[in-house]
Amino acid sequence: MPTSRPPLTIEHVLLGLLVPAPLHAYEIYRTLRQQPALAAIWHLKQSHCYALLARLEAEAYLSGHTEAQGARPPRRVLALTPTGQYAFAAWCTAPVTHARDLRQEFLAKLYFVFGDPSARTQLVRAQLAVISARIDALEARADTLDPQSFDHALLRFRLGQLDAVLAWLDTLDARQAAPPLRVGEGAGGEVGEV
Amino acid sequence: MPTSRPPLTIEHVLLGLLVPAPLHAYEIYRTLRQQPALAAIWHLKQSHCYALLARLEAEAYLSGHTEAQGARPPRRVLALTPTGQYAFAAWCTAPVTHARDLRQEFLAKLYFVFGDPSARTQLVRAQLAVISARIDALEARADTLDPQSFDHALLRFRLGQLDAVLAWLDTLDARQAAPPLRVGEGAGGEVGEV
DNA sequence: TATAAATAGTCATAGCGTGAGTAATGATCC
DNA sequence: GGATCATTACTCACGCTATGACTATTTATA
Repeated sequence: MPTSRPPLTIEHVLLGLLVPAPLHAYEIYRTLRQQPALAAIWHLKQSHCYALLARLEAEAYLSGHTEAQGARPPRRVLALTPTGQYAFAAWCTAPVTHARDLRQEFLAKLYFVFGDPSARTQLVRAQLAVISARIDALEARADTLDPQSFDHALLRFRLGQLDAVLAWLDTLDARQAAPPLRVGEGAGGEVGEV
Repeated sequence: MPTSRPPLTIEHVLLGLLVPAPLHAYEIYRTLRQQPALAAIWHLKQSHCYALLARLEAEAYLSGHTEAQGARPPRRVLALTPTGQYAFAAWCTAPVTHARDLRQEFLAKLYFVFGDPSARTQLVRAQLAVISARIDALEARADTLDPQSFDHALLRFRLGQLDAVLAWLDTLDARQAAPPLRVGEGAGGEVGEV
């Protein structure tokens, strides 16, 4: 058992790319560069990509076998192990707990569940709940601060960012298909259970 | 001349703490932990702090001299060199060019100019201009994408974040003291020159 | 009186990420 | 048709960052 180390976001992305089918390392690297959505979130150097994949294999999230192919250098085909599958599935459905992780980590999670309505809704709602709680906490603290202070400005910055995320998440929620939800708008039943 | 290396944000923060007066290393570290605003932006380990200060001294941003004090270990008092002063001043007035740097780097800049109305207004307006331009660019790109695609959702996330920053920056701008500014609202003269 | 916290700093090292290199094949260009 | 460039596919050495652990005295605190 290697030293327990929480796998990073990028490593989960690499796992995610192997969910549909095993790929060889270079193919993973290429996908990462060419998929516009992924490339827009990360810029991973080739050597780094290889190093991460090697580590994931050493830690038994991946299993690989070398595939000879004539004159060219043999390539290493990588596949998810059950451990890897489980780790990815768990990561994919868990909301991020810190606001700073929204920009890369949450977007990466969303990328993988985007086409799956049920997984997507689950992720989005879980994240909504986390953000809402955070907003409440920050708002409570804002009242205790001098409105002219830097601390207050800092808090307002964070609240502004979180409010924007909240609104955006709402548009991703399946509920958006229903009539627009506003607090206190009676029609539609109990929508506030989150 | 040491190998040219763009100094990091944290290093500029360390420089900024030395602007009012020279301090010894431990005092800098303590300030960083105790000032709520700074502690809210960074968590810097002690050994890391010392390493950064040593490097800043080696690179001639700081000059230090050892100060003996009886039984206790002597302490290293650090002061800005002209190079350090210049580097900090330049950093302080320049807006950040990437959205990901708003959360830490821009807030750090703002922290240092917050009490100086002229420097603050200058920084805020410069940042406003950068953000506005970025929003325009993203909005142009949004039209070319399928509204149901992940790429579009990603873009909307970023636009939402940037819009929130824009609104927040507006409240920090000195103009906010004047009657609320809206495009086309004649009173108040030429406010739209940014 | 024991014990925790603050003062003030050093040092070794793991390991992350980068840059550079290798080497063959297919594409492009004048 | 020769030169040159991009693509495929991967390896390796290395710098340097950040962490954890350690030292040692003085002042609060229980």
